[in-house]
Amino acid sequence: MAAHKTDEFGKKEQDLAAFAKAISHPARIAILKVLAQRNECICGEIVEILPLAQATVSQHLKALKEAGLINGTVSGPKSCYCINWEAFDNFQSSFNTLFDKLKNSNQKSCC
Amino acid sequence: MAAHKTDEFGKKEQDLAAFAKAISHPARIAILKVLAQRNECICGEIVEILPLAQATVSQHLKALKEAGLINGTVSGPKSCYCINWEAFDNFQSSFNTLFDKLKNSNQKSCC
DNA sequence: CTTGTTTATCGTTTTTATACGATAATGCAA
DNA sequence: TTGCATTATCGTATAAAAACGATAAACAAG
Repeated sequence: MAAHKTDEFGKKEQDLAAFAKAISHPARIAILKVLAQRNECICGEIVEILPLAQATVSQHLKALKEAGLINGTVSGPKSCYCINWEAFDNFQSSFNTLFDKLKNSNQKSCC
Repeated sequence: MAAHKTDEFGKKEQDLAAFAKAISHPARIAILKVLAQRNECICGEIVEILPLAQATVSQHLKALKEAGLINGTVSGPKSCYCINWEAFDNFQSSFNTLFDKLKNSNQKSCC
């Protein structure tokens, strides 16, 4: 009975929802904070900081990468991640566009 | 094997993640748009608009209500929903605070 | 070449989300 | 009171997310 009927919504709604889902887990927010602090992109240091197993952290990194929020390259045996600032700005402005559009109405809470 | 270890992260991360999760589904974004357009709070009209069953829409409305993004009151046999603008502003500023804090670093993408 | 380090992926388990039909509950109208 | 419309909840099924151990792959160093 087909869970997930997301196809039947507009592309904007889908993109925004996907973005939101990418940051809908505290671990992924924490990862973004770490990556933003240390501009020299980190890899296994994230595993040290987060209270999660290495495999789990790798999974979250993959999710963030697939959402386009971070870049990742392999450098030798290590992996180097960093924030994709361009996508990040798009992300933020998409959110604010949505919020502002919603607020264009008269903002009368009837209940 | 305990899925969900969210307790081990900071409260801010958790709150933000919860907010993001609330809008991480296109149906819920669509609901917010409908509610913002029609300031006279709607109820079953949302069911007409969305390509989802009544029970599913009710579930999404419940999720948005529990996240604090909308208010809901029963008026007779019908239910009246509308956006909680105060919570919505908090939501938006939380997001922008996070984004701006992240962008305080030098924004050098190393990979 | 072998060893050790680092990280991604696989397989699995548990939990949560999504979706819907059916039903219950609520109150309006006749 | 009886019926009708509206909506929330229950039960259930399927899919996705979250977490981890184990393993494989890639490479540096010896």
